[in-house]
Amino acid sequence: MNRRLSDTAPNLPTLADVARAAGVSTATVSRCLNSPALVQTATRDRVLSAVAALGYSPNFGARALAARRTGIIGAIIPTMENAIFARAIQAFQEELHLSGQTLLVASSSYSPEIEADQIRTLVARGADALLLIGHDRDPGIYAFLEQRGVPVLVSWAFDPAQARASIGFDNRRAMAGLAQEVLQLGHRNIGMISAHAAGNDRARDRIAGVRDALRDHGVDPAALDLIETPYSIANGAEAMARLMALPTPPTVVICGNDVLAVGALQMARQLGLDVPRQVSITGFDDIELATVVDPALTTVHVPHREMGRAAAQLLVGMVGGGAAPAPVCLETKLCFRGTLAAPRT
Amino acid sequence: MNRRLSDTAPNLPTLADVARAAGVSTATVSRCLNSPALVQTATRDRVLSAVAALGYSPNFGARALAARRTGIIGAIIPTMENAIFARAIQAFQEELHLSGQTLLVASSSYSPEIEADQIRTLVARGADALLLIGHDRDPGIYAFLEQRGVPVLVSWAFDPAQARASIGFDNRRAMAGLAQEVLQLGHRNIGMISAHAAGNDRARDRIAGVRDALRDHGVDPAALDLIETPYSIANGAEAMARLMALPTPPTVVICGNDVLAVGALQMARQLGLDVPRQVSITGFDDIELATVVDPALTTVHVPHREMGRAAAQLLVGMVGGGAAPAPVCLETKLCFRGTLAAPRT
DNA sequence: CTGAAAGCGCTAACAC
DNA sequence: GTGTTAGCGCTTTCAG
Repeated sequence: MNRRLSDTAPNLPTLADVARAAGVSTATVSRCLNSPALVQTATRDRVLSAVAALGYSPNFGARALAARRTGIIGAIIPTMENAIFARAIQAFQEELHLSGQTLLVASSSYSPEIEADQIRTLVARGADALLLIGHDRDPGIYAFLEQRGVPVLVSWAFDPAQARASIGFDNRRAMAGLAQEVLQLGHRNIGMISAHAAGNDRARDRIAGVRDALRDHGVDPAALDLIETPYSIANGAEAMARLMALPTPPTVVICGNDVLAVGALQMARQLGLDVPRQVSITGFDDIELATVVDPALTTVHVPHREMGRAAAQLLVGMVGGGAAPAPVCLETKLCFRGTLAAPRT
Repeated sequence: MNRRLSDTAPNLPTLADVARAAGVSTATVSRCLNSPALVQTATRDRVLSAVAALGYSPNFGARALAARRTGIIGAIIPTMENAIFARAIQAFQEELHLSGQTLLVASSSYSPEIEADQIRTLVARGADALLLIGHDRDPGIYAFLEQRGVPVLVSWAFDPAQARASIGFDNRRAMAGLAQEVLQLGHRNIGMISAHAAGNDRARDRIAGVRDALRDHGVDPAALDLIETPYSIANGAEAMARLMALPTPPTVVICGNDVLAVGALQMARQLGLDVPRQVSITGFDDIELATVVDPALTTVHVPHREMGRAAAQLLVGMVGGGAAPAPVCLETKLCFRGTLAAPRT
């Protein structure tokens, strides 16, 4: 009558049951499961048969409590709804799986408040370490994670000014490279559609990159027609309509990512504008969408899979108590496809 | 010297520390955190300030061990790389979050073995319940989950013959509806590109749906030109090329999902075939991709968000020890867009 | 190489 | 409404 398991809860075998069945101590069973090398083969076989016979598998809570780690790695991405983060997360997950870790993903819907909440949630759910997107967030969050001893890896951004562990690419330089090409083609009247720069260092850096290129070509960076809007195809289309309604519409629209660019492309078609003859459009990311549209999108290729895979390896190392690794900067690549051409003369 | 925390592990405040600081028992602190209503306001305030002052947050393992639940709900989807499951999973996650649960996602890469492995992993990571896609899997897996007392909800499929809890739609009837329209338009020479039917009840049902419609129209179901290939744009394109190389190429290609259809569309363009004049193409799912391509894809709309949201509610109810709910069948809807027309006469 | 035993931090009876 | 206390099931020192 000391039992307080509810009737529905199954009474699962415990380590002690296995130990009894195999005629060894619980310590030995534990060792068989966690560091088999430390146990004699004969004993091990006996224990493992007992495990199999009883259908035993370890209790997660007990293990987490005693071992002080869960094997869970958390990741918070802005959204799961489009492909921007999907490929990287998939690779991240596959790589984690190889190290016996499990991924716990949450999404923030691009909201700093939700993100902060999710970070606390993941830590409360036992995440041993966290993968985050971008550096920009309340310093209190970093303090919290440090206090809890949860290692963090920032991805999608490379900023040597930030000391913390990170793996990403230079958003600013990458976008500047693309903008250089645009200017080289002769465009001077340039529109840009970006995500909101506040709280989004990737977006901010990409805008800065475009302005860098303008400056290099003696164009006033302030002349950039910039519209900020949340990432979505519909918003890209809407922003495009606004740009093309300007007194002197741009001859090229540089988009902060491929999703916005596809929206812009859709709107151009709808407005009867020939791309790239009447207006050029560029994207950023090189997700699958970029090659599916017609004409295919000129964009910046980001090594998403590589980033995800490498992030997993770094993070696993950090959980092991390793020192924080130096920031890693991956290379991006310009992809010239059908949506960019010289302006009409 | 009894301490065995490593130097790197932070020494976090525990429930007992908070209790001491607030001058109450640990039970009271626990109540404040879990069922605040049971504690007097004054006491609660005192406790909560102590919590804040110490920066306390509960230890996950201990809580899971004592409470016998983790608040983690697992989901295993075939892939995160394309949008098929993204929208549903996003909605699922948002809804779980409202109930204070956290989503743990894994992907199986459409492999039954990996899926089985992931199921065991998620259970080992303390998942309180599981969301799976489709009914088809080794019965041993269901037995395992039952033994462990982990409730399962199957989604994406509706099969009254299966007793277990599920929420989905009738893949067979939905696809039959689309095929009826195709036949009505006069098509008789029909090609189909599907995922491998083995181990994939959704794919199998969709194929069966097409055959149902053929039979209804007095066409021999065996005459269907069927190619099975994994879901991807590239595979869709490749399959399309093979179909169009047939001695009598089909006048319409019915695809098992939008991803394959977009690939088929791309190949048609590449082959210089006018869609839908020379060949019609249809998809299934109605993901964003479907409206981005030109012409936009005729497809079957699946209420992904609704399914995700409802799945979360059902699953949360099941964790509470509720009885298994009856299978839920959602409605799909045909979307007629640009890729389907009558065959050339 | 194996066993004994001391916790890990929290929850939930149960008693007051 | 609050306190006492017995576990939850496992890991890991330490002794042998």
